Amino acid sequence: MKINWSKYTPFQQKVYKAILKIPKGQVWTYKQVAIKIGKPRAARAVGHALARNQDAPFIPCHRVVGSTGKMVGYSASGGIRRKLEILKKEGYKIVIKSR
DNA sequence: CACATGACCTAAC
DNA sequence: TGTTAGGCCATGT
Repeated sequence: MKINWSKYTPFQQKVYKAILKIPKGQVWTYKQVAIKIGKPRAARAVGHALARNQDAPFIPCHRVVGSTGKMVGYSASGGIRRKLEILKKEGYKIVIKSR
């Protein structure tokens, strides 16, 4: 599977590559990813990059969660619901605090 | 170039 | 513990 990085901005490429480095069963926070790309304060930009990503099924964006380990959004099919299912399948136990 | 929006984060009430 | 306010960064119009 190859991705047309041409339709993505350099920043998006950086973010996606960083996410692709996330080990299976492990989840990172937007801030962690932002730090990984060299911009600890660009957590928002990271979220934006993921929101604009068109290769959701290939990009493990479901491994990116909020600072509290809670998922905040998911543009792919199913939304948060799908994200939870994928994470559960990956072996990551999700702790639902607010039911 | 300036304004407005968004899958965020932190602090304070 | 839950909600509100402010700040930061990149993208699109």
